[in-house]
Amino acid sequence: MEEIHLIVAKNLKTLRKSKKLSLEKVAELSGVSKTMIGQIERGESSPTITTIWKIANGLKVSFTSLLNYPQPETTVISKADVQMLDEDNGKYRAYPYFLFDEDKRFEVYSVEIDPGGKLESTAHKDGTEEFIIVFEGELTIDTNNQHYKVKPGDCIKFKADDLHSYYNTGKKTTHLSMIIYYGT
Amino acid sequence: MEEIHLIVAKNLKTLRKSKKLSLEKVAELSGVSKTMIGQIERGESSPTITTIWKIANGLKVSFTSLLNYPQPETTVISKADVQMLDEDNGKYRAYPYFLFDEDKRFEVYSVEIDPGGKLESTAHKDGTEEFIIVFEGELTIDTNNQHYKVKPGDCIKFKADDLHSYYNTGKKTTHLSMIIYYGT
DNA sequence: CTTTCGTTTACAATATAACGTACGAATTGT
DNA sequence: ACAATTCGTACGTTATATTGTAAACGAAAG
Repeated sequence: MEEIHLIVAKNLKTLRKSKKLSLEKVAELSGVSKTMIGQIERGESSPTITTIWKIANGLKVSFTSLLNYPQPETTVISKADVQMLDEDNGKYRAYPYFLFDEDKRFEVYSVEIDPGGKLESTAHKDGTEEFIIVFEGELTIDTNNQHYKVKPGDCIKFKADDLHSYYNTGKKTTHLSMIIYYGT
Repeated sequence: MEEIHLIVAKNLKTLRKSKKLSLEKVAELSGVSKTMIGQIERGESSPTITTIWKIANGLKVSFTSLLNYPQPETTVISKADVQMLDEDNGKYRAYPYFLFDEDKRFEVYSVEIDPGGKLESTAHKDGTEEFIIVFEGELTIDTNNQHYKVKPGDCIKFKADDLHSYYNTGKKTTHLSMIIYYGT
């Protein structure tokens, strides 16, 4: 495998060019010297993690994006085109947008829960985790013998290998995205 | 936010203790000196990425596991607690909720785009795909020399290995969830 | 062709990462 | 109880990261 500082070199150069910035501008945004940015991009130096951190923050990219970089085939899926899965007399509705794939090992749903609506979920296999972002309404999740309340704009991540439940205790329909990641 | 070298300090100490290894043993496995391992764990030094790479390989853990905050089983993350990444003079705002992990190979963002707002994204590496669900407002994506329009409740999946852009051509702020899956 | 400008690279100085050895404290074995 | 061993930290030295300034380079304009 290619040495880590050469990976960072390529990623930083590509990112800077794509944002149309000079070395000097990156130095200004990040607080790292222009000379140093140049050396990193040419693979002439192995920077410290603090330096990488400053650059990532200055360019407003995630830290790890300088270490890894990712490619498309495009599909628009209409809500009307997916088979809704409902529970609790239709008060809980899940739209499976991206189903399980052996490589990716996750599924993605859009979920709506009317006020008072609820779902009790079965325990998934060991290593399974769920990631939920609430866009509207509120969500209460019972897991690990605890209640977690998630407000609009916030998110929650938890291990889904135990019985767990979702509720809407508010007064508006909850809209959320749910990723179920199955372990390896 | 805590400094990156202090995050690495905690992660390394926790990992070494959990594997019941001495400083000397880690030095032997990784090729980094015992003194240096000690300094890193005490937060007395900001190691280079090459050093972190050697340690990760020596301990057979992913590189990013030493750099990310340790992940508790259940986490509610408030929008206010994540560092917003913005573009287009703040008209495009991304909230990184779940960042890259060597095992799961995906990141999850919540994104808001004001009317008229736009982002031109870099091309990612081969095998990278994006999954987007629009909850509110509308989204137009340019990729593969085509326009794709996504309405509220609908979603889109595409290969992200080319230059691509996101727009809001509507009259309300667009709210969406975005998953970036990096290939293996 | 010359000048100007923006950008990148070279160079020297300084700061700090990284190493090897020594030391003190704690643990283990006799 | 004492010696040997293990462990983590201190210290001095070397290697390299990082900075600031100067020089080189390429493109555009006159």
